[in-house]
Amino acid sequence: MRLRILDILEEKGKTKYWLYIQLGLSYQNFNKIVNNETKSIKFENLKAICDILECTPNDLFEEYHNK
Amino acid sequence: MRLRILDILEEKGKTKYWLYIQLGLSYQNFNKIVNNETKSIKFENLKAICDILECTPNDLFEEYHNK
DNA sequence: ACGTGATATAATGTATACATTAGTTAATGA
DNA sequence: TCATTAACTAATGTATACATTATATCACGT
Repeated sequence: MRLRILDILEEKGKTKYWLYIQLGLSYQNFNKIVNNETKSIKFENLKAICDILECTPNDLFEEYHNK
Repeated sequence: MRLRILDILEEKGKTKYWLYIQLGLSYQNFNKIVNNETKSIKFENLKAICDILECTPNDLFEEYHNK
């Protein structure tokens, strides 16, 4: 379940740093999420990422983003 | 981010127990997920639930299931 | 020269998902 | 009577998300 965060950031012309500031997570853990080095995610963070990137969970997940 | 697992099970005429057996998680942790007592979820379990219930993450999450 | 955007790594601690083991209760069918 | 479906609870341990603190590098604008 790869997260397409970097792809979506690129589509929107925004930087990782921008999302990091918006989210308010520590950079360490933010970086792991964005670089797909995590095996799970808190619902509140998934929701926050969707809110900020103006998308839905399906858009974020590699295997569902075209469904 | 409430999970609509029980709603989807009811729509499909399946029991909690059926999903529990399909998933292979411990009943303790399965029950917490289904009863929305967890704050996060492993991607592999989210994927497995979607596979078994033949749905997408958006269908599972209360605030995205009509999007 | 200095602040800030942008990106990254390392160490340590806490919260929590999930596993394991061990029970309980009740309905149903062989 | 006994196995199976169906549902639930408690105790203990491990894996991992996330926080905190501390670094570092490089570009860019003032």
